[in-house]
Amino acid sequence: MRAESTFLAAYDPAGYPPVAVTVDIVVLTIRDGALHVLLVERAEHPYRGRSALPGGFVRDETLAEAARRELAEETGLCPGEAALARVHLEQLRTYGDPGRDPRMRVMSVAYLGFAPSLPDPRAGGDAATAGWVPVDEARELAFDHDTVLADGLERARAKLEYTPLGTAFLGAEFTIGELRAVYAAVWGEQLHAGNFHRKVLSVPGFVESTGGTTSRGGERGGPRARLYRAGDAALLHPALLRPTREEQVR
Amino acid sequence: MRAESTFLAAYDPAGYPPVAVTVDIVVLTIRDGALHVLLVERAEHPYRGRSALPGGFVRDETLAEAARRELAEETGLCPGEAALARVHLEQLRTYGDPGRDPRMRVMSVAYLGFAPSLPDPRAGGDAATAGWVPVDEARELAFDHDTVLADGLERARAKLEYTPLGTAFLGAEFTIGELRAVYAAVWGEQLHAGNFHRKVLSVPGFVESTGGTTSRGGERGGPRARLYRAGDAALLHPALLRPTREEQVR
DNA sequence: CTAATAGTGTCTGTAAGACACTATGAG
DNA sequence: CTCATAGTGTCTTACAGACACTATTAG
Repeated sequence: MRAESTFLAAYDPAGYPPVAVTVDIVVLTIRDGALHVLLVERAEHPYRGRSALPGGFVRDETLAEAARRELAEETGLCPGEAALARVHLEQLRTYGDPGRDPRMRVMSVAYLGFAPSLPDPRAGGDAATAGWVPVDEARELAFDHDTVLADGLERARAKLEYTPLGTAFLGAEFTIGELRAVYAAVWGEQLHAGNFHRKVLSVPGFVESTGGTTSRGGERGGPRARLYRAGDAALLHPALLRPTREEQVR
Repeated sequence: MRAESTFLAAYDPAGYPPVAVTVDIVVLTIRDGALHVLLVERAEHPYRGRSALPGGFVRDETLAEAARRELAEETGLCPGEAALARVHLEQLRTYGDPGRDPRMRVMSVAYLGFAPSLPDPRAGGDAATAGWVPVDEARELAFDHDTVLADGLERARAKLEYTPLGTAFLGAEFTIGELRAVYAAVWGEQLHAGNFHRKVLSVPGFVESTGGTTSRGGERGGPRARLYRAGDAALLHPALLRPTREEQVR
């Protein structure tokens, strides 16, 4: 019976090989219309010099707290900073295969984050070599982080379909055009401006009007756009489905 | 920089408080038209005598292997058995808040399983007190297992919408009516037989005909039903959405 | 026979996508 | 002026759900 071995092991942790628990975070943001991910460069072996997802050991805190603390450290943002609080963080998945870290058994609880535009992270914290990298260029990462990033990207693409979390990439006020740029960057496809506009406004609770408009038109002309903020919906109904992919069958 | 502390900790695990890693599994099945979950009774403190999700410590194996091994042990099915291989298992989420186990820091990687009808688990294994319990009656579980079960149920309900995994609750061959009963049990709602039938057949790759029919009609009459097996679709397109809930806004 | 179920036909409302069109404002 | 963008109108097609109906078989 499980309970028995649980009891024994609890008082004899040395009876099991040691396990370390870390959090690694896939933080995404939009820069220059392209999806970027926060990466750090490893200074020590293994994988010295390779890029990796930021992360670290879990202390006496919840997993979510550990993820947010790591995010603050790696971005150099102060824990009290408003920009940090606006980052959406959710648990992605846990990676714990033996051998994924050559030193010992390491369980990594991965978190996925959606961040509005943040400054370059060089300023503070202990992330001497952290930086935002376009996701297309984030390859050959340390450990199994290629897989973690791929899982995070797929989750992010799916989340935009049925939740309003696309707004987490933007400031408190935004235009429909900016929101469309988020979808285009995450999905990697252009979206029809007119249809997207009507669809977003037709989903109850997705966005609500602030009443204001941008102070001037777009860079290359056009009328001023109305401003919106995130609505109170937790889920989008109906959902904004990605342009049909036929690859659902294998 | 993270890499540095990672390096140090890796060679001094004693420098961190010990952490135990377990897998807990939420295995669901349909019995008598109702959704059931596999529970065990705890023989030792803490939570002695309370029901709990089956689970145990992770050994030198992948997390998925640990989950399948625990499932085999708790159900008393032999590892090579066909019924066991047909159980769909996927990672659900990791629970690791300090204090969730009063003895020490325990990270529990929860898995979610969809099982066809299995025999009562008393026969073998070390699960002396394991059994299938209707999910409505599974309350006040040990540790944070109420939350884990709730998360598993919500994931299961969502999975039936956009994946063909409802077929994992059935045998190799099944009727559309049996598949509808699965959806009704998991979603807790009656579904219109005619519309469900047409919809299932209209989704490419959801089910494929075997050409056969049941040997006799239903218990209370009716024609023989055609038999189907699971198709090759990994995702349902279009999805089978749950009857509209208005609670998506909060 | 009756009752229950399998499976089909048909209609209606909603939504997605294509496309056209007007209005606005930067350069 | 030119041109890009914001935002709206409209048409077609697809699908969800309601409902009606026929066919089949247990009891």
